[in-house]
Amino acid sequence: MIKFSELGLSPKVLKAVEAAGYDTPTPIQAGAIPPALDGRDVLGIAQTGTGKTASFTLPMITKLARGRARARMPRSLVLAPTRELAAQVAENFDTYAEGSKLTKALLIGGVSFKEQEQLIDRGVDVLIATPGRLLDHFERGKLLLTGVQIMVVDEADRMLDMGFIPDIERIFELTPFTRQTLFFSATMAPEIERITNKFLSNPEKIEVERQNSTSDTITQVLVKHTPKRRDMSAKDKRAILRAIIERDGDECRNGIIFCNRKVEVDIVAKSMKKHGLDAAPIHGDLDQSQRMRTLDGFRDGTLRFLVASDVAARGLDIPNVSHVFNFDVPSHSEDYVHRIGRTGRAGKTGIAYTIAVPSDEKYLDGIERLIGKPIPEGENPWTPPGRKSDTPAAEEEERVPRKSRSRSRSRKASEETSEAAPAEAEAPREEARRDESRRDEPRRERGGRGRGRGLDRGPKVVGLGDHVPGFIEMSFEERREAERA
DNA sequence: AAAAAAC
Repeated sequence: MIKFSELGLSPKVLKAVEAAGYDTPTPIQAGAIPPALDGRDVLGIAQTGTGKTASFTLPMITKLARGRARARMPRSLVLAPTRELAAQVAENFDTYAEGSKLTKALLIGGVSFKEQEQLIDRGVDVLIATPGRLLDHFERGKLLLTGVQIMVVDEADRMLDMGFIPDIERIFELTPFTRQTLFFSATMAPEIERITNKFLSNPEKIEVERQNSTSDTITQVLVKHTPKRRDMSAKDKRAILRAIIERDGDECRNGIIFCNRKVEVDIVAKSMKKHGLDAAPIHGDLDQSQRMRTLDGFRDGTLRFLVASDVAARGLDIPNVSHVFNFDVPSHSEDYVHRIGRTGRAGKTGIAYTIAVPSDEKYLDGIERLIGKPIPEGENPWTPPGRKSDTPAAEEEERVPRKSRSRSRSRKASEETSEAAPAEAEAPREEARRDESRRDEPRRERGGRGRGRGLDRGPKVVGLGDHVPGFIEMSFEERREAERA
């Protein structure tokens, strides 16, 4: 088997790699490092978690050891789609450029320009950036890209998804055509193909095993739930989430909970905290310093649960995540692979729960088609409370009596009416709305709640009311049939 | 349908 020492890296870099505890390169590293050191363009088709980052940082550090940066003219450039990924690449340079006197600057949005400008002014060997902030600096005339010898595009397919391709093209045009280009993408979409044909010259193509399959170190579990009413699914899912966490006990050392929407991330994080779980949200609407703090806390173990949007789905390297929860089934099936790939890393084992309601069925189909196997169904540890709960004030909505989830499929809507909604009936969407409206209000919780009830609740429920349309009541199988029809 | 990224 090939060793790092055989790839042609400088002794200093090798020492740093060794110090980090590595001696055998991953396939993408073994494939990309030698041609990169030779000055060739590299086209790497690889997912995150394949050791991709080191496959460009190590040869870059080796090559940049000679020469010195001039003011405002970085010698190399790394572009990443999200701020966190850019920061992670920067950390990677710190790890492996130890003792190499390499200067770098991280140009990402959400933080002040000033510090970034000062670094650029002094001259940097490596510039690591998200496209928006990079162009912003450029437009302010603070930055020249004509000295770029090596340019890296990381996660190009995600850049495509995020609409960054025009920016990337523009940045390419600002750098000298004599530059060396290292280009990484998980897939070769037509648009990606076009870009690589245009900007890479005779690249060495390295393709590592496509990871649309999921790692064996991850145990996948599907937890299905059919809510009594569709508008209760979010609340039910929060209860299911807590029940799983409680059941798994110490085995659930920590976890990432993925939601599809930012508001849901906030709601779930808040609800978990309310129930005494150590959780914090991360998504793109939170300010950057908070995002960093939260992520750092989760990395160093001071935060147990990270509630995240897909900003944290890809690429983030957090070792030792024991649990991943798909609070929402991702609608893009690739995201499923990325999300659960946050656990079971570096040979460790992990468990990935996916909580699904009947309307997720079509997405589940897509996911199972992609990963080529069904997600094994596990037991739903949560039983809807049938009596008054003994937790005061905690989640009052859950004290509502519920009928059993087993029911006959031919039940009529009229029968529902008598049974479903007693006087203290459910206020649908209540919690979400409260969280939303309170965001900017200093109002005390009690006051807000009381007001909400006065308006929205009453002996008679507004809107759907007691009537539940038949399709909402359908089970997974029934639903599947209905959709086929 | 949403998330991410520039002020």
